[in-house]
Amino acid sequence: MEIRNLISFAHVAELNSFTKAAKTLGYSQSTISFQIKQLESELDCLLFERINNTISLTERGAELLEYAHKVSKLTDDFKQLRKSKKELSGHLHILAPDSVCEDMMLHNYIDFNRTYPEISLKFSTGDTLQMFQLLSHNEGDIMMTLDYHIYDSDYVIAKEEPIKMHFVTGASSPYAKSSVLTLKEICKFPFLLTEKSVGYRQALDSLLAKNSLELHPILEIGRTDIITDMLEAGAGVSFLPDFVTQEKVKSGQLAYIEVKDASFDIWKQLIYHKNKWISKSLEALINYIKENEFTN
Amino acid sequence: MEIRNLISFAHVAELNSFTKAAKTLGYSQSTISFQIKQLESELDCLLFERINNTISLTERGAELLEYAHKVSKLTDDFKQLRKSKKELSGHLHILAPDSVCEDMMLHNYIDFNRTYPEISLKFSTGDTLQMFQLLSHNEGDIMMTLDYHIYDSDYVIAKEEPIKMHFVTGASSPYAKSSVLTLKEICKFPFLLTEKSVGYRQALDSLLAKNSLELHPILEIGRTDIITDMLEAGAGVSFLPDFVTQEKVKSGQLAYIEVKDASFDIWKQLIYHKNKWISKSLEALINYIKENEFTN
DNA sequence: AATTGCTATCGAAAATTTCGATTGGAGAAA
DNA sequence: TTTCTCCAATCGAAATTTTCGATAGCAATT
Repeated sequence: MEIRNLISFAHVAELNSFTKAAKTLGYSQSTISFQIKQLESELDCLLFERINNTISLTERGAELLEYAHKVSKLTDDFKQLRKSKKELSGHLHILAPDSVCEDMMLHNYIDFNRTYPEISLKFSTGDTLQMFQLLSHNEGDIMMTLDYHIYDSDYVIAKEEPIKMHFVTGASSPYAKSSVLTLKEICKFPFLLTEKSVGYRQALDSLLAKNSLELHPILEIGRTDIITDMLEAGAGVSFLPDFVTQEKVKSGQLAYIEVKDASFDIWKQLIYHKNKWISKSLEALINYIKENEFTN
Repeated sequence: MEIRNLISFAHVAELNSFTKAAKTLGYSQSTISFQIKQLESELDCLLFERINNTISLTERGAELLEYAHKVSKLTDDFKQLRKSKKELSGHLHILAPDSVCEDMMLHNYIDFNRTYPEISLKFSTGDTLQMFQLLSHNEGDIMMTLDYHIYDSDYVIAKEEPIKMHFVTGASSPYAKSSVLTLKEICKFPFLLTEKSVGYRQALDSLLAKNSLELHPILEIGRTDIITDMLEAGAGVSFLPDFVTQEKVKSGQLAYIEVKDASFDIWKQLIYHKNKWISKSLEALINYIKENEFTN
């Protein structure tokens, strides 16, 4: 049963005229005739008696009319809802490494929430592989990575930038005074690092492996805020992305350690699946992240 | 928007699978694909995200799902209603001359009402022309006539029988003693008659006119019960159909007057419009009248 | 007698709906 | 690894449907 036909039927019943209903609805009269006939054959009953050029609703017609009115109202309501529906609302699910989540929480979350109070956010963390797994099953709307440079034609890179990685230590720690070091030298230092699954940790490990070096961290923990706190307290050295340490370096609590021959190709990327339906809300979030989580 | 499509959509959303929904609903999978695509294009939005061979409802889809559920429920209810609806109920409108109405009220109405308590009846009276007018505008479901023999290809004669007309008077009135009379003789008698618009009154008038006779009633009134009461009281003579006087003649309150050369072609007919939708109720009424208002 | 207003109907054009077969991708099993 | 299964998309063909304009037939009105 076509909703269109029900609406036509309701109009016909209302106006008691095929012709008037046709004019109202912008159909030809023969179409209305056809539509009613169609309903009659679907329901196997007569909806209107046609006697003497005038029509009158049968009992069956009256029954259908009630239903048609209800469906019609429901349809109007639905259309209304679709129009009036706040575009910027709903739930969005962000996948990001711990450190990026921290950063977003600290710097952007409250402002985003103030700007889009109807959009609720959910964060899931994990290493790049885990997050990719989630993203590929549509468990998560967008993903931020901090890892090697990703390209996959099934995914859209909304934004990306290279990340500066630094060896870093507490400003007052003994390691802060050292001049330019070599990779081999720094390997001996007591390291506080993220787990091996984290992208830039892997990059560090593989660079060392290439030089036949190895490193023995005294602490492995995902929470970069804890690492920086401990560095500040003089606990050792670490290897962290720019944006994690930036502030504390600026304010003199942490200090970079220069290391010769240590170059890393680490990228921050904002990624979503190419089949993802970009709602207005998701679009807003993507733009927000593009503007606030990247340096330009 | 096809209700069919909404129902398919609801199933797909429920089962989270095009293929399963197709199997459940007896469509091919490509049809479901097509139906969903169709809805998406009608609503100009994505209802499901297709990522990695699995689908997941978008927000727009969730909105539509609510609507689809409501429509689906409404449709089920309607179908249910149609099935369970008492067939023998409703309102029927009978057109009949005063005297027939009287007769039906007296003899059949209570029984009919007991047999079909859900069917309510409405009676309208009038002369044959007026009733035809009403019937031709579908103001009235069936018509009983007591008149010349009617045939019209736009109408269905459900049943008919010739009616015996009698000159009649009170049993104790002086007119009762007369032997066989001529038309000319009876014309002098004080007549109590129905109005000129009543079919058999017209038949009488035209028969007299043919014989260049005229008649001067002392009373003209539609209510045949009043006429018979007055005849009984000895008020004069009348010309009435068999079924009106039958009882009182049998019980000796009225008596027939034989009149030479007085033959009348009067019929009782049950008529409805050929385009009339015969509901179960109307069918029941027609059958009831056929059985109870006709002599066989 | 002509005009108007109503619905039904016909034929043609356009559109839609449905299906089966096939493709291409993902995941599980061997 | 390869193979097998399952999933949705897509294509082309066939069938069906939808729509319209033109026209007819009928009743009421002018």
